[in-house]
Amino acid sequence: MSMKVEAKVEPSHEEIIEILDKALSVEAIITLFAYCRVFYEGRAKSELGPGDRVIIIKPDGSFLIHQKNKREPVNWQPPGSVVSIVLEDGKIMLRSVRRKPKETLEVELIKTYLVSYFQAEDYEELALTGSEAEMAGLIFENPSLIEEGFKPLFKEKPIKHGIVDVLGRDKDGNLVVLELKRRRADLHAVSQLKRYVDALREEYKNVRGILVAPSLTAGAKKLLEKEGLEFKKLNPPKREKKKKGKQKTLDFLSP
Amino acid sequence: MSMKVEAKVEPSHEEIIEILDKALSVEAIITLFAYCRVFYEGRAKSELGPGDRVIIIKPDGSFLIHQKNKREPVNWQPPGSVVSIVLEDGKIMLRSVRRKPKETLEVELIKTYLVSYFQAEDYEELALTGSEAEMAGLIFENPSLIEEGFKPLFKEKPIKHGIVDVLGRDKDGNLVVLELKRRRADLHAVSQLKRYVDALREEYKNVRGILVAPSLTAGAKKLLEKEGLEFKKLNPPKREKKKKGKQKTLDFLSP
DNA sequence: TTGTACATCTCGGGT
DNA sequence: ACCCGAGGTGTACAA
Repeated sequence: MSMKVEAKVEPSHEEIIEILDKALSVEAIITLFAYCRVFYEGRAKSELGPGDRVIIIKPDGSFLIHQKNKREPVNWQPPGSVVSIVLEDGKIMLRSVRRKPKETLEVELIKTYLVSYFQAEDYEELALTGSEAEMAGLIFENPSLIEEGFKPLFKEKPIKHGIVDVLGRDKDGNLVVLELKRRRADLHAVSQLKRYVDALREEYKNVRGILVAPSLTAGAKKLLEKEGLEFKKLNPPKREKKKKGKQKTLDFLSP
Repeated sequence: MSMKVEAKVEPSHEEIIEILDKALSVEAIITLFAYCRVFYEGRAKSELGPGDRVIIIKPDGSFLIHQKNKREPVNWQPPGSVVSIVLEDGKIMLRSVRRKPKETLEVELIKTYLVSYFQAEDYEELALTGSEAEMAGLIFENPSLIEEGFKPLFKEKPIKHGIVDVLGRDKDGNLVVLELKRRRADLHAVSQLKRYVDALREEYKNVRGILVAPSLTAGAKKLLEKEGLEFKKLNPPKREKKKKGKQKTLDFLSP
């Protein structure tokens, strides 16, 4: 018999295994509260001594271990990893393996305070506005936001050494490279723009580079000026967005 | 009376509020399984239609909303945010506010399947090895890994337009800039190195730039060669690391 | 699979 | 507070 949600406080070893097996078989999200140790080896290598953590295992293989602070998990495994429950010396270990790159995460459950699962149904996707892509859209709709006579020609245009956000021409026919940033632009952003401008100047003459962002860091401003590049202030737009959701019913097939 | 863990499946409105209040007052980690809607506005703006999600609220104000896939939360609030429980038209809303930048996250709990909390105690910190900082350490211990006669002088050295990973001299007395990457280096890494080399060449002559990494992307190799910069293959070392943990007992004060 | 760049990036360290 | 760069970054998208 299948339940959408199950939770057991202070479960026995047998209950832990039974509930985890059940959760894995029905592709539920698993949540554990546990005193545990964690070992990781792969791109790097880490060890985390015993402590209380929240463990989440998602049906796509994502594996998260959260301490009581910070937004980021202290250890994790990305989607596509394969989890297994291992019994070793009467201890329960959770092991998650990823291929390519080869990475292993092991959690030694010393004491489990709660084991729970949730057969989540979710057909909605996030509708987000205020991205860099929307800045580009805005500029194509209203090129004079950059300057009078600006004509955008390409979006996400691959060139010699990278991909230019927006490529266009100014009223004098100069080639113009725009590098867009949705937030305050830093040295990285200037270097990026410089790389594109340099690459294009090898093939064309009269190439201008404009960094388009809400603001600039002090260092970015200095470097931008030294390199003879320009800055145009522009905020990412917050638009009304249609919500995206996967089709749950098949009503588009109805008569 | 205080419990370390509490969990209630299919809680009533009153139970939800009671348990959440309790959890907040004892600084526990809260976990909810809920069918909910989510609204966010701040640096960007987003909306997420109804669906089943796992919600985590940490004592430092971190707020995570996870769908059943992906490592990343679909919505979140960083540490330092302030959460409150709001009753609106008999609906329970969770609201989290961050100042600077001003950001608001709102979760409308349509149906709550589970509410739980965990008074987590954790004095351990992650001990990780294989970082870029350890590559730098390795090079200072064994400079010939770069080349015969190389002498490292500075680590994390601030220069005109940025901070150089390692600055040194080669056997001929040339200034050498190292840019270290713990993983395959890309165009971005080359741009970074180029920026440092350019800045130093304004003040010194005979400046070499070496990108030190396990490998290079095709594009990075091309750009590196075009710019007359060099590459040295080096993997980040995986060392034995002492585990870090905050002192729980005060035994260092003992006789 | 690899390459490229964004991200409500987060996080830590320095000034 | 701002600035700067690393990260086991993750994620999407294109070639």
